[in-house]
Formats: sequence, structure tokens, C-alpha cells
Amino acid sequence: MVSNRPRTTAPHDVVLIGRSTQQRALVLGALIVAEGFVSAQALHKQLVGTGSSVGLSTVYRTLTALAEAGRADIVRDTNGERLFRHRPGPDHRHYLLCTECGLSLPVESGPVEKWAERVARSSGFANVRHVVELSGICPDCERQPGQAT
Amino acid sequence: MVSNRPRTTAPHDVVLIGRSTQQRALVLGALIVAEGFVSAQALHKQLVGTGSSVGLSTVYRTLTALAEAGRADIVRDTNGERLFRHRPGPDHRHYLLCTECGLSLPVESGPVEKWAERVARSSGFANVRHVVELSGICPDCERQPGQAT
DNA sequence: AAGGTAGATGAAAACGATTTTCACATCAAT
DNA sequence: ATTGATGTGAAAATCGTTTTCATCTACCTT
Ligand SMILES: [Mn+2]
Ligand SMILES: [Mn+2]
Ligand SMILES: [Zn+2]
Ligand SMILES: [Zn+2]
Repeated sequence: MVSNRPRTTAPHDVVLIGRSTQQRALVLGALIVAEGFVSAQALHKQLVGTGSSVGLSTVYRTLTALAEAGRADIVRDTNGERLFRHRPGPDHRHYLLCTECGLSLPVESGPVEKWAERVARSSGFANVRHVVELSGICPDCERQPGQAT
Repeated sequence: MVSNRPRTTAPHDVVLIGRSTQQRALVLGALIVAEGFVSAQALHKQLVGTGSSVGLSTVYRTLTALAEAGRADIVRDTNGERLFRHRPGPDHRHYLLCTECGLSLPVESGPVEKWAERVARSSGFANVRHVVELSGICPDCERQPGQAT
């Protein structure tokens, strides 16, 4: 039983999905820096803008893989576009998202978790998932309309 | 002040969005008969199959209008496809949806409504909406896998 | 019962996000 | 270094949905 821990270290953290490539490190790094929900396209534009050219397909593939590995959350905005957010810990959260400026506020979700579990148990359904998204206009945007990017 | 109530009656019910046309009656009728969540495309196929040819654009337009008028609920399935369901009353509900067969079960959502309202109030956000979707495998589908349409 | 017109329809094209293809590059184990 | 599995990316394909625009129609006014 020889130990075989990794020999290389990546900028932020080692990508734990498949091989460790430069592109995956870049995407993960950008996602972490983003500090909130971002679309694959926005992330791609930003990467290209910074000179770190990564293919759009690779951005999509990496984000999808991260989400499947539990390292990213996904929500859908009103247009059906998927927004990704880095999830540092293993904890599952819900956010209140400003539809004007994109600000996302983690909210206390205990009650809704308990409710979802109770409904799941009493229904007889198996493998019950839930999607809970709150959205509105944040105080800042409410005060100064039409200031968004 | 002369009263001007409608002079015609439609098969199921008068469509209360804009003009009353044959196509809208057909779409609404099909949506009601569907008895659950259906996609615009499925509804269109069914209408064409029954000989009642209605344009796909019209199906989309009608369903969107119904939803905006509060006469239909919309959920997004995992692929991002929109599913519509007729809403008879003015009450707002949430459903537990079987991802295998499409069965939808209305669930008791009092706690989640209260929670959403409390979060909205304490956040300072304006015009807060919520999307709450539960999905899983219904007992029947759990028992006999791969029986779906 | 016309006539006029804002509103509705539908076939086809446009859209836009995401996925797939496939030839080529590169990671990592030997 | 060799090598085979894996990842990459430009371009094309998908696919649900929206838009366009020429044509039609519901329905209000004469
Ligand atoms: Mn939750
Ligand atoms: Mn609700
Ligand atoms: Zn805001
Ligand atoms: Zn089922």
C-alpha cells in the first residue's frame, strides 16, 4: 500500500474531476473569484478577456462536471439560462437573488428543508429533490432603478 | 352604463386573454384535458394528431398568455423545457413531480409560503417571488422501472 | 348587414443556450 | 520517451422557444 498523493499543486486548489489541466484550473479559479452566480458564457468572456483563452465547450464541460461533483450549485434565471456558483463546503444552501444586479444573498433555509423532507416521506416518492429559488429586487436597485450592468 | 357581457359561449370556458379564437379554445381545452404538466410541443403534437391543426407558435403564445393571466402554472424539467399545467382556481400551489411518468401531486405548501414571506420581509428585497419544485420517482415507477411513455 | 382595423395566426427563419463532433493536443502511468 | 486514455476547441448540430411578416379574422363601428 504505497501512498500516492499528488505531486503537483495547482494555483487555487487541485481540480478533483478527472485529469488536472490548465483549463480546469482556470475555470475553477474564475468561478471562485466570481463570488456569486455566473453563467458559463460570462465566465468564458471574462477568461478570454483576461487573455486566458479557454474554449467555451470546455467551460461548459468543466462547470457541469463541478456541479456533478457537488462543487458547484446551479440555478436557472428567468430566461432559462443556467447560473453556476462555487460551493466551498458540502452544505446545501438557497439564495435570494436580485434580478436586477445579480446580488445573491444566502438565506436561512431550515424550515424549507424540513418541509421538503416531510413531503418526500409522506408521498412515498423515492429520491426526492428540491429546487427552491427566491428572487426579487434588492434595496439598492429598488432605490436607483436602471443602474445594472 | 350599458352592460356588455359576452354574447357567445365557448366549449369549455371563455378564454379570457384577448380575443376568443378557435385556436385558443383548442389549446386551453387540450391543456385542461391533459390533467397535469405538459410541454408546449407535446400539446401541439396531440392537437395535430387529433386533426385540430394549430400552429406551434400559437400554442406557445397561448400557453404563455395563460400563464401570465394566472391560468397556468409553469415548471422547468431537468432539461430546461417548460411544462404547463392548467390552474382552475386562483390559488397558488406547488407539486411533487415524478420525473419518470410525469405524475404530479399537489403538496401542502403552507410552511414554505410562510418561510418565503418571512425571508422576503427580513431581506428588504422588493417584489420577491419564489420557485419551489419537488421531484422524484413515484411509487409505481419505482416498482416497475422503464414503463414510461 | 357591411366595413374597417387592431389583434391573431402560422410557416419559415432567427435566436440563443447548450451539446456534439472529431481531429488534434496533452496528461500521467509505465 | 512511449503510449493510450483523456481533454480540448472550432465548428456544426441540437433543440426549445421567439420573431418575422404576409395573411386572416374577431369584433367594434357605422
Ligand atoms: Mn434545500
Ligand atoms: Mn408558493
Ligand atoms: Zn440589485
Ligand atoms: Zn411515476
